[in-house]
Amino acid sequence: MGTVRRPGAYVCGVDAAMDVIGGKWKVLILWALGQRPFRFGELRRELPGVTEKVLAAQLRELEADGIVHREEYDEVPPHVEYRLTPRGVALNDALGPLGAWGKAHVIEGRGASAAAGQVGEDDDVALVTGAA
Amino acid sequence: MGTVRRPGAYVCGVDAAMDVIGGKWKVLILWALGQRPFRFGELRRELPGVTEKVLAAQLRELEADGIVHREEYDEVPPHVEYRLTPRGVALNDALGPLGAWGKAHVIEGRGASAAAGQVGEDDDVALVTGAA
DNA sequence: CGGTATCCTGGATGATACTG
DNA sequence: CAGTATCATCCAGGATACCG
Repeated sequence: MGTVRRPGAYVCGVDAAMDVIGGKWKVLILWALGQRPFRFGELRRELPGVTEKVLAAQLRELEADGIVHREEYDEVPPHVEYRLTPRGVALNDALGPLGAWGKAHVIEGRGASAAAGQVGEDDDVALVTGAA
Repeated sequence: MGTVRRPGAYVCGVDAAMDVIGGKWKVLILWALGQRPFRFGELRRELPGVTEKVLAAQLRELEADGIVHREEYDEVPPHVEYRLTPRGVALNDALGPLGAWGKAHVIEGRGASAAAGQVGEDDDVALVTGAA
């Protein structure tokens, strides 16, 4: 098996959560939708490198897991919007501390002290914009 | 690419953290070592299904990421102990909310709710609109 | 006991083309 | 615009055997 998915037999909550966010692009999708709703094409542009097929697949899974809601507007140029469900918002919130940890210990503090306590959590929306 | 590892180019802290805990057995290893130090064989028995090769690989990665500490006692028969570093403890703590979420929303609160795209089960609160 | 060394597989991911 | 359909690829993870 390539990846994490472990149907059913969860050992703990983290294990179960990993099954939901384990896709390669899922946390980025979560992150983006945490800012605001996105249309399919917007989201695609927001995640440089993802293909339509994969983005659609990940969105379907997140939808099936009750994390994102897909709203289809019946308009002439098709219009679909994705947004977080309450459950998705809760998940995003639950990821806050993990994000803070990653920012402090992986991105910035390769050698920084493992100081406990709070790390400034500033949601500066900087999805891949510049580089990439 | 097969899985998540995305060297260097992290978009956010969660993304970076996923790189550290993305292995199939890593969160379980974290979970176990969160209780107490383990010897290699003990750990192996603690994670039914893992092979020596994979367990060793995941432990080496966690060690390289500064999450676990490997202590080798110069004895006969060989004796090695793995334990969390302070950074590993911090990571484990940061995973707390995620574990709670997974337990509540995936393990317990699911049923078919997750499937079929049904969303309104949590509450009828309007899906998150705007952002920020 | 605590690992390495090889070989192999499966499925997530990627590229490309096509459609309502 | 928002996808689906196919086919190709890559590599984490698994099986097995052997070593200090």
